[in-house]
Amino acid sequence: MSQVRVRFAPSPTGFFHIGSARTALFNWLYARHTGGVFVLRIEDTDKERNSERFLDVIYESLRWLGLDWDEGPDRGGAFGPYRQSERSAVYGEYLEKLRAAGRTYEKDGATWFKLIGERTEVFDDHRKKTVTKVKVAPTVIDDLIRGRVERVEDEDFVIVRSDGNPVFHFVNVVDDIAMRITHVIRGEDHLSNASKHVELFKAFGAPVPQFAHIPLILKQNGPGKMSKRDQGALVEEYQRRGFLPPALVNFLALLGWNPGGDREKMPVGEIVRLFDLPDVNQSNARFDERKLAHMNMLYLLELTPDRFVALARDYFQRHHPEAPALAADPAYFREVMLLSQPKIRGFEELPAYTRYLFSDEFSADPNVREKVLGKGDPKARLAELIAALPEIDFASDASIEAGIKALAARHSLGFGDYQAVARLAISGTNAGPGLTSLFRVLGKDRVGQRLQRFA
RNA sequence: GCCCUCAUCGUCUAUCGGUUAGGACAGGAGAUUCUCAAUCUUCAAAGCGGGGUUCGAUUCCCCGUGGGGGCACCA
Repeated sequence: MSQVRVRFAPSPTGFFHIGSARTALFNWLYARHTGGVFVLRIEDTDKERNSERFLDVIYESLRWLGLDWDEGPDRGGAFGPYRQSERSAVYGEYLEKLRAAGRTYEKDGATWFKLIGERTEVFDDHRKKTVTKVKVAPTVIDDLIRGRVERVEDEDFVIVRSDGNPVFHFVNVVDDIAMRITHVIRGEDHLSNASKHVELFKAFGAPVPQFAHIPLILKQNGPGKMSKRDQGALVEEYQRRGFLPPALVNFLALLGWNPGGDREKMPVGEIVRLFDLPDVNQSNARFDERKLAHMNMLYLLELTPDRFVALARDYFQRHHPEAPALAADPAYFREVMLLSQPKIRGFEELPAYTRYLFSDEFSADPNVREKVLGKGDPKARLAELIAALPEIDFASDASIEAGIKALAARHSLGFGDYQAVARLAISGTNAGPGLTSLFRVLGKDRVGQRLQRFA
């Protein structure tokens, strides 16, 4: 059997949709699984746009996700060029083939593809115009995911517009032929178009590739598929929010595919090994950001300390360049990040989660304040703690804990009686890393100042 | 309106005729703990409706209903 060749063919619109990302991912997975070739083809026939910059959006998103391509505009390959805007010679050549075969005609200045069969004029009341219907046998689309799909393509369609530009259906098929694409893996929204494409392949006398129409991703809330404007629709959003690419890839792979059994979190190599087209679901999937957040946390948890700290710094630099965290001593930054790693679900939580550790300017959360101060005699505990502070050994979490417990024991109380109010005083909140760790990292002086300030 | 397509917990899904219908996220309760998370235990939660086929249907077929997509000189 010949080598699998798949392609991902985005248009440079300036956005990289999450649905496109999954289509790219499934193509990439199939190529890597089969030892095939993953082609990146840019469908930029839509002229007057600054495609150069928009192209970068595509490159960057794919690279960020870790989806590398074997042939493409920047890498070359035996079947280039890989941008449709540079392929007009190829389209002219193929158009000529169709003309020679008598499968085209001109009407209203455009070139139409001619179906073969008996023709009748019919008034279409939905479109409110007279159309020419052609009596043709149903087109069969053999789909690796959907099975056998039949559809009647009974109207001629434009392949070259009156302005001379070929349309999507035409260039798409021509390029798939010219680039020797063996498997067309794309969204289900193209299933209805597939009959046009199959008819074109047949008219060219070219082998019809295997089709695999994958289910669509539906928006989180409300009806319809996810579109540009929806929350969480763009890959750059996840990038900006500091999601880990392997987590997003793992999550995306599971939207419409699973390896059977109860396996979910898998290294990408494992996904590559297990992925296959017939295992892809047929029903659309709703995007669930909460599950993605959970997946992200799992990946965050397993990062080595060095890696976590490096990525955290990178996140701050890219998205919060003014954050005081970046001005802090690197060793201190590291300490704080390592306290945070097991607590957060994503890097985007970091600035708020660690703010009080990098700045003395923070205010107590009113709700927390009310809650903490309303229980027992926190002010008394605070005073006791301040008084005892000099004798507490800040060498380690354990020594701090021992110190506070000794204090508590003297008053026949427990560690917990001091914890809440002390935390409120030094952080302004009731959530965060362990109190003893906070004490140690902040140091006795700053802890003392903050306790005094609050008292 | 026409055409294509899909249908299991709120969500993502397992099951390829016989299961107490399993897992994960989210939710509830509890345990642990210096808070919050994490973790562990636990609870609640599903076969869209109606017909067939079959000894037996979530699973196969048909109809309906509902969802999604497509019907351009957009891609």
